[in-house]
Amino acid sequence: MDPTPIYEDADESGSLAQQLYRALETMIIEGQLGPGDRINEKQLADQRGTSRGPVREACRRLEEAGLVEFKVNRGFFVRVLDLSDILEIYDVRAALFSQAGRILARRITMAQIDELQQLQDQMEASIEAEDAEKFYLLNRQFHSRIMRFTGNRHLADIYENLDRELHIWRKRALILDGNVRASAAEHVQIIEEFRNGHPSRLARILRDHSLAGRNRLLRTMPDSIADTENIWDDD
Amino acid sequence: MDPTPIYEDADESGSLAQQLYRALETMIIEGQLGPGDRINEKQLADQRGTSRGPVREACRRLEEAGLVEFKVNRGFFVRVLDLSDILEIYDVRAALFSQAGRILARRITMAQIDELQQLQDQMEASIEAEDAEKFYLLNRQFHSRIMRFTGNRHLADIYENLDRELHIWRKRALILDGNVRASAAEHVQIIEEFRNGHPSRLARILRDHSLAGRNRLLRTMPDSIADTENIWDDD
DNA sequence: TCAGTTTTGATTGTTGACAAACCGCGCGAT
DNA sequence: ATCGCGCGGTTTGTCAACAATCAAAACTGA
Repeated sequence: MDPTPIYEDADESGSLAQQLYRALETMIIEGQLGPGDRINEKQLADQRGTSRGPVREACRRLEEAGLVEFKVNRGFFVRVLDLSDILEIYDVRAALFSQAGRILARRITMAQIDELQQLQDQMEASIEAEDAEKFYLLNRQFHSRIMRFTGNRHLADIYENLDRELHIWRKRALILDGNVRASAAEHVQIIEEFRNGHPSRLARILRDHSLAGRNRLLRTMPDSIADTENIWDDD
Repeated sequence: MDPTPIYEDADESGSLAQQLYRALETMIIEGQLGPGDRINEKQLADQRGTSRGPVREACRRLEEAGLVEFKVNRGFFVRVLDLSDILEIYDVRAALFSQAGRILARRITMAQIDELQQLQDQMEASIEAEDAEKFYLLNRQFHSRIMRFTGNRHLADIYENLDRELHIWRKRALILDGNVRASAAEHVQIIEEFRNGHPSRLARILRDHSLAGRNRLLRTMPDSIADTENIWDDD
């Protein structure tokens, strides 16, 4: 009757290339593969009990996604992001959030606002518990959910791609300091504004939140390149 | 002495996968492969004198780029976009243009403005000559250049990816009517505003231009779904 | 000792082959 | 006539092997 398997095993889905894609993605994200590291096709293939074909297919996807760089006759390397990349991504990210705000002012539901509020509550709890790891996770989810709530899949997908790139960087600077409290305070404001539903105000507030995040990250950097041009001052 | 080949053949660059990627990209964009068509790996491999390995690698990249869809045990299919996809993409596109405006208000150079003006002149000439094909090409270039001028590679890359997706659709509705004149008129305004350099005004004007483009496309559609929700009314 | 060259082991690039899955066709039962 | 079923050709999934290329060690001659 039902030809589909009873349950979906954790990551057995379909082709080996798909599994390897996920495996590599987490290896990069978790840091087992650091920026600049080469991906050894044979070794990885043996490790996972496959041949090199699927490995290369997975790497091609990661290449297009921007997580990995390809050099002819040299192989695939985990992409290294420099400061200018980070700033670029944050600019795009801010633009996407601005747009998300415009869309959501009209279509966000009470249930969705509640979901955000719940995440926010958990975030505040994790601040009290001084659980930086958890706060970071919830924070990512908070933003990701907002993007999904727009119903615009392209928007959400592009955002998550960018977020994944940033993540490789951000996880270094995972400290629980005044920054997270400031961030949490902005969330309160955002949720409040979702209830009001003014498109341009919401666009602006989300844009500013994204920008603030950028500046917070910059401040945690070793020899913080102070006074980077601030593109955001209007008029 | 010089180990590099004397000349770079049209698209010989490096790996077969790279060549095939470009080949497939143009096949899809030129319309030789229509939406929904399956990509026959063996056939394509024989056609280009390679094996299936590189073909699959190229398809994986196209998959991640969104031009192609993959179904397990069925193969790769040229992605079909429905109306909601188009609207989604246009929303994101507008957000990106808005951001481009903010960036360029500060950093666009006179030379760059001149380049845009030249493109604009050529566009007006092609309107007079009733050369729709040429206008369309120049128009894409006009927008693409704006994005590149930002200096933000992520921004420009994401834009061009989206534009490529849209292109598959837009090329159907390639007619030279009042629309192109309206579009050209907006370009004049945009160039004018580049000279002034007000970030928020430029952001708004570029966003509006993108939105207008969306509405123009919608109007050319067969049974134009009138009155689609207009997300753009502020407040 | 050192610069330049050769060798060598490791790694990528590509291929052809085989196994598994799918799709359309025809056949037979109802 | 219609539905179910099996069958064969076609296409995808994966692999192991071979050729091309690279990077670093070993070597050579001053």
